[in-house]
Amino acid sequence: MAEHAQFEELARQLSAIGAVKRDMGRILPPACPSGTAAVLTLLGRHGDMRMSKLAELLAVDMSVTSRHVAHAADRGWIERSPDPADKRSRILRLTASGRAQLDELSRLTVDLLAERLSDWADEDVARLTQLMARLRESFDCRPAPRLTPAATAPPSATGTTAAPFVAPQTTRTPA
Amino acid sequence: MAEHAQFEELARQLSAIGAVKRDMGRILPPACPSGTAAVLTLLGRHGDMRMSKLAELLAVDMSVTSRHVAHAADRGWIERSPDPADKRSRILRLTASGRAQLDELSRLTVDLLAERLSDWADEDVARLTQLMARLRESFDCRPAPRLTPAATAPPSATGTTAAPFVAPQTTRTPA
DNA sequence: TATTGTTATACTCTATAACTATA
DNA sequence: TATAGTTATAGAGTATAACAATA
Repeated sequence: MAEHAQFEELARQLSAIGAVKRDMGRILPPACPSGTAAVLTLLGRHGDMRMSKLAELLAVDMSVTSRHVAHAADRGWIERSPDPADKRSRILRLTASGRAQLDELSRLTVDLLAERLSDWADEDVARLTQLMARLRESFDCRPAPRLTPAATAPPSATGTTAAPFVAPQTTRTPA
Repeated sequence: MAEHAQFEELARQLSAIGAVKRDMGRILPPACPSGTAAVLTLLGRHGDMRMSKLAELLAVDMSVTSRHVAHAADRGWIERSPDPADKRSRILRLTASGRAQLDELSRLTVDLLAERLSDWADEDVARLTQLMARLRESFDCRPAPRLTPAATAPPSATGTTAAPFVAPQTTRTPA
């Protein structure tokens, strides 16, 4: 467990990281703001999915997701087809045009990072990325405030060897 | 220099870190949103300063700074006194009430981080904080796109021994 | 009755531009 | 003429609540 001052400093850095995000946002095409870009990125990375799944990955309310998706669909980057299994749902899918837009986004952001981080060691980029991912995990998975009977009972061996303690329900969110 | 895929992943993490920031924002007092909290934090950390200096530390436009400061001043957390040296400027200063509010903010954020990051090693918290700080530095200091005559001429020795190459104008920003 | 998704409304943060008062 | 700061306006992101269609 870290000290008080360390957490204060981390909080400050979290607050200030917004400046970097704004810088990244400024290089995006006017028709594709950051919210839309995130939608395209996640669809490209995880493949077709429903609105609710995308909202979970984005870690925002579904109403927000709906607007970003509508924006992308209006521009022909996403196709919303009805889900045969559940007529309330819609399956989201990148179009060829959407894939092209995503490639362009990737080029822009990678170029910017490559320029700004030109003096960074490979290793440090990887470490920062990993630690940021872990930070998100630590925030998303809240360890169920109330104790369950199973949590106090001895580990009745389900076969997994790599789980030292109990792994509480995770309600994981982004990716 | 890192690879393409590594930069893509870092960009994704930067985009997704917003979820953590939103979580942090949700615990703030209704009267003190994140923008105001950042103002109080920087005044507490760096002491009295002018609007323009605060805007630089926040890395936002001064118009934005002005609104956050006005919000804090309206609540008695900040005092704006005229600068004797330049009547256009105003010196910002935390009041006792502002200090109390800042202490409360610190308590809230540190408690949240301590809970969420309870299983983090001290070392990892420090590493993440350092890398985020370095990321901001790498973004803020842009190495003057155009070459200056001085940059190509031999180092005509101004006395500094610790500057291996040219240190271009930095327009540094946050802190 | 519960869930999926959409839309309306409101709030926060930010940037640009116009304006004032000084320098 | 240029700079420090304020204010008005506009745009993006998000959350809550009300709503429609379906489970």
